[in-house]
Amino acid sequence: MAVVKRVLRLDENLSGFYEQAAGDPELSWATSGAGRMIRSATVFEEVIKTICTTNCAWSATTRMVSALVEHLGEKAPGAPETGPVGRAFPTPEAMVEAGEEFYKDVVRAGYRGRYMLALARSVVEGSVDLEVVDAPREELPDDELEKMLLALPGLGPYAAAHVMMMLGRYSRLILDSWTQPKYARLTGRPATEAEIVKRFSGYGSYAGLAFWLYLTRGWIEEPEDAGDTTRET
DNA sequence: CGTCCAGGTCTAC
DNA sequence: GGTAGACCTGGACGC
Repeated sequence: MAVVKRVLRLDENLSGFYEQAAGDPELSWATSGAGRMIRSATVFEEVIKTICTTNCAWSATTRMVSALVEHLGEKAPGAPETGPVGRAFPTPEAMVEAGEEFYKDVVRAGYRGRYMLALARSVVEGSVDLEVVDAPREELPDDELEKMLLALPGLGPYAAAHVMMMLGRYSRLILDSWTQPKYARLTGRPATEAEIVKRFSGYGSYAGLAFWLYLTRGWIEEPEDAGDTTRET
């Protein structure tokens, strides 16, 4: 039950965001209940998955994550013998046990394999406690949290913003090669990073969530856009 | 078949 | 502190 609550964000209170969105003609639609984004069971899983999104196509992300789950994840009773279905995301211990060749030859993670292994090792040996970053803002301010994430191997500004979103810290905008062109297409003209940040600055600690919902509004009416598997010309 | 690049990051200036 | 170059991979694209 705890995992389900976490994954579905059942405890999250977005009323503060909705109050602001209600006054924004382009986001008022979201007040009917959007924004409760599904997330992973642990911070470790969130970070590894995020590393798998960097500098590659989405198809590569799903391939890498599926390989990790299929080969290293614990199988649920009754789950198929092969394939990622019915398996949990691997523990840090299992990921350390796998060794370098697994990331190179099976996951085909390229240079990312080094980051994943380093992170898993740090967690196992105890030099890094990832789950402590899932602390309330009063204990761990956004700036401090961001610094901790940026210190992890393979995590830069994009990945830190992404993980923070998953942690319910919506202050950062996820700016990458998908979100910026997507924003430009929706508004009908190119925009600099600074202009985008300014557009959502009024949302304060919810700026990142507002930006994301603005970008993904079409996913509700046009779910086929969710994958963006082909280049939009 | 070669080049480019996709939901970036790291290192070396 | 800001910025080129390298970096795994595989699918898309031009020739």
